[in-house]
Amino acid sequence: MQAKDGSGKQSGRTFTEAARRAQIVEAAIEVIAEHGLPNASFAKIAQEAGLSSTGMISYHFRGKNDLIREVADEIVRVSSEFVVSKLRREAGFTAPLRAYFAANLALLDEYPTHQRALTSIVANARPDDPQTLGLIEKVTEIARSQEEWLREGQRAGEFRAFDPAIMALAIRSARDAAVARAADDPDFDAAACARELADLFERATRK
Amino acid sequence: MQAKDGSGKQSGRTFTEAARRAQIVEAAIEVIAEHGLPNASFAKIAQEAGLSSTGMISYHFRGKNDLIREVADEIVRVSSEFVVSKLRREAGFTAPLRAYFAANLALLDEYPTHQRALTSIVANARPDDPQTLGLIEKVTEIARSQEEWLREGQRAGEFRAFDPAIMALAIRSARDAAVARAADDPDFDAAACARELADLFERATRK
Amino acid sequence: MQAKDGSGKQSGRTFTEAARRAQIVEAAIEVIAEHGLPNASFAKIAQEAGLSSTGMISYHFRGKNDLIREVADEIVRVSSEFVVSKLRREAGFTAPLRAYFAANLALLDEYPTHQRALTSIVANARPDDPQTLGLIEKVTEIARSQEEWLREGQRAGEFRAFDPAIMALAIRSARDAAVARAADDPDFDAAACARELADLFERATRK
Amino acid sequence: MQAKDGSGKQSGRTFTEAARRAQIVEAAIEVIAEHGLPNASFAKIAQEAGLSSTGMISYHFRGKNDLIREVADEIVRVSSEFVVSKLRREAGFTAPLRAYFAANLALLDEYPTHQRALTSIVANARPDDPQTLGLIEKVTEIARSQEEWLREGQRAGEFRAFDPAIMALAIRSARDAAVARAADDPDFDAAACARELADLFERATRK
DNA sequence: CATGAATGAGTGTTCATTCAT
DNA sequence: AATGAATGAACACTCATTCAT
Repeated sequence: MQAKDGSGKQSGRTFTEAARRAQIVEAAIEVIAEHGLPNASFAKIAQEAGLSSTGMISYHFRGKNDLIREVADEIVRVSSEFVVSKLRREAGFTAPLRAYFAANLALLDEYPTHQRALTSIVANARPDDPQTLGLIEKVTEIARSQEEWLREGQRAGEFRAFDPAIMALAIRSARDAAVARAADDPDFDAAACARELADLFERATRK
Repeated sequence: MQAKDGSGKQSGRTFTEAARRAQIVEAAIEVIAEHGLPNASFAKIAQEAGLSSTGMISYHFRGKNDLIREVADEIVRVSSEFVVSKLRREAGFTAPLRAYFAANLALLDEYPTHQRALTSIVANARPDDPQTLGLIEKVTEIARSQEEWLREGQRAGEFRAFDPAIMALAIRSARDAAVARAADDPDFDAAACARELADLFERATRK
Repeated sequence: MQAKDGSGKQSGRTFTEAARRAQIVEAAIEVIAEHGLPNASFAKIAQEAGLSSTGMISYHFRGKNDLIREVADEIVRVSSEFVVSKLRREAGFTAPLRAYFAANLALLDEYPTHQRALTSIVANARPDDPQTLGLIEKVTEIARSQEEWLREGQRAGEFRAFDPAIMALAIRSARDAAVARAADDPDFDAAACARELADLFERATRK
Repeated sequence: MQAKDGSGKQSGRTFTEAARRAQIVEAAIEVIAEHGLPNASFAKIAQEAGLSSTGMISYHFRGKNDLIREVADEIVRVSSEFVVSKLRREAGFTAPLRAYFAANLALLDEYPTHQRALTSIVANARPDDPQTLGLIEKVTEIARSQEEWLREGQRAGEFRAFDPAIMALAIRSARDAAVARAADDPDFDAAACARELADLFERATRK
C-alpha cells in the first residue's frame, strides 16, 4: 500500500498512473454533469471511462471523497485559469467587472459540462464533511479576493460605500445563476446576459 | 388502498391520517435539511419521526417521489404565504423591493430548516424527472410574476430600461445566496444583508 | 374472537358475512386469473372487491391459505356441477366421453376466468402444504371416479385392456391443456377441439 | 460492467465467472423445484449455493429475470439434448412415438428436479412479460416440429386424418402430466407408464 | 361488524470498498 | 499496475397479518 496523499499534488506518481487518474476524473465530470453527484456511481463512471471494473477507481483513488475532491479541484483549476487569463488584461474597475461576467459565461463554450458538474458537487457538499473543507476554502479564497478588489475600488473612489462581502455575494450568485441557466437552456443568450449583468452591477457599485 | 392523490387536497383522508402525513413531512424536512436529499433515506426519516419502520412511510405515501413532492409543496406554501403577507402591505416600487429581501431573510427565523431542505431538493431535481415538473412550474410562475412587476415599474417610469428576466434572475439568486449563507452561518447579520441588497438593487433598477 | 372454521361450511355465519365472503372470493378469482396466484395480493383483491382495506379480508378469512382454499373449492364446485349436469344425461361409454370434452370446453363460455385461476392455484400448490391437501383430495377423488368408469367400460367389454389410471391421466391432461389453450387464445376453436379429443380417446380406448 | 448478454453465449466471460453462474443456476433449479418459482427468493438461492449474500447473484446476473431465463434455457437445453439423442436413432413413425415417452420419462432419472422447476417456471410465466417470450418461442417451436412430424406421418399413409395441432397438444400434455406425476410419486412406474402412453397414442394415430 | 393504522419481515437491487491474484 | 470476484450494508417498497377502536 503506497502513500497516496490525494492532495492533488502529483508527487510519487508514475506517468501512467497520472494518466489513468486524469481519465477517470474526466469521466466522472461527464457522469456527474449528466446524472448529478448522488447518481454518479462508480459503475457509471467506470463505464464512461471504458474501464472494466469499479475496482480500478478504488485502486487509483482512496475513496469516493478523494475522487470528487479531485474532480472539483480540476474544474475550479481550469475554470479560474480561463477566467483569470481574461481578467488579467483588464485595467481599472469597470472593465474587469464586465470581463468577469463575459469570461464566466464564455466558459460554457469551452467546458460545457464542467459547470453543471461543479454545481451538483457544491449543492451536495455537506458543510460538516471534512472533504468539503478544501472546496470551501477555495471558494472563500476567491470570495476574499473579490472583496479585496471591491474594497480597492472603494479606496480609489470609483465605488460607492457598500458592504463588499454582500456585493461579492450578489455578484457571484448572479454569475452562478446565469451560468446554470445558460447550461440548461441552449436558447439562452449568454453574451447578452453578461452585458446586462455588467450594466446592473456597474450601476449598483458606482458612486 | 383509498384514494391518496398526493396533490395536497385532503379529500378522503382521516384526521389521524392527515396528522401522520404532516408528521412525516415535518420529519422529512428536518432530515433533508441536515443530510441533504440524496442521503435522506426512509430509515432516517422514520427514526426522526419516531416511527418503528420505514413501511409506515410507504403506507402513507405512494412512494419517495410522492413524499418529497409533498415536502416541497409544504415548504413553498408556508414560505410564499409568509413572504406574500409581508409584501401585500407595501405600495410603489421601492418599498416592495426592500420588503422582499427583508421578508425572505426573516423567513429563517420562522422556519430555520425549510430553506436548506428546499435548496437541496431543487439542486437535486433532475429536469427530466416527471415529478419535478410541478416544482419547476411553481418556480417559473414566481419568476414570471417578478418579471411582470419589474416591467410594470418600467412602464410607470420608476425603473430604467433593463431586461426584466435577467434582473429577476439576479434578484432571486441574491436572495437564495443570502438565505443559504444565513442558514449556514449563525453570526451572519441577515437584517443588514437585506438592507444592503435592497440598496444594491434599488440603484441597479432606478433611472 | 368468534370461531371461524374455514371449512367451507357456513355454520354460524350471518347472511351479510356470507355475502362478504362470497364477494371477496369472486374478486379473488378475477385477480388470480389476471395476475396469477403469486401476484394476487390482498391489496389487489380488496381493490377489485371495492373494499377499503386489506384488513377486511383478514377479518373474514383466517389467512391467505383459507381464502385461496375457498376460491379453489368454489371453482371446483361450480365447474363440476356444470360438467356433471351435462354428463348425467349421457348413457353408454362413448357418449359420456364425447360429452366430457364438450362440457369442459363449454365451461369457458360460462366461467371464463375460473379455469385460469384454478390452473394458477394448482400449479403453485406445494404438495407438502397442509392446505393443499383438500384440493388434492378432491382432484384424486375425481380421478378415481374416472378410473372406475373406465374400468366399468372394460368389464362391459366396450374398452380394451389398458391401465385405467394412465388413461384417466391422459384424458384429464388433454382436457386441462385444451382448456388452458382455449382460455389464452380467443381464436381457438374449442368445439372442434372437443370433437378431435373425443375421436382421439375413442380410438385409444376401444377394442 | 462487462458485456453480460445472458443469451447463453459465453463471450467475454472468465472461467471462474462461468463456473459461478453455473453454480448459481444449479442452485436456483433446486430451490425452484422445491419451493416453486414465486418462493424462490435470492436469499434461498444464495443459501443453497453457499453464497454469503444475495448481492452475489445480482453481481453475476443482470436481474432475477436474467437468472430464471438462464435457468429455463439450461433445463430446456439438457432435456431436449437428452431426448433428441434418443429419438435420432429411431426410424419410421411408431418407434419414435414410443421412444418419445420412454426418453421423457427416463429424463427424471437423469435430472430429477429439472422438470419440476421448469413446470413451475412455465406455470408462472405471464404471457405479457417480455422475458417470457423466449421460452414461449422455444416451446412453440418444439410444438411445430411435432406437428410437422405428425403431418409427415399422415402424408406417408401411416397416420389417420386428425388435426395435428390437437394431437400434438394431447401428446405433450400426457407427457407433462406423466412426468409431473413421476416426479412427485417415487412409487410411480415410469417405464410402464411410458409403454401405456405409447400404446394409447399408437392406437389414436393409426389408420 | 367493520375499519384503518400499524407492524416487521422480506423482496430484488445498487452501492463503495476490499483483496487475492 | 491492474483485475475481477466478493462483501455486506443500505436502499425503497410490498407483503400478510394484527389490533384498538
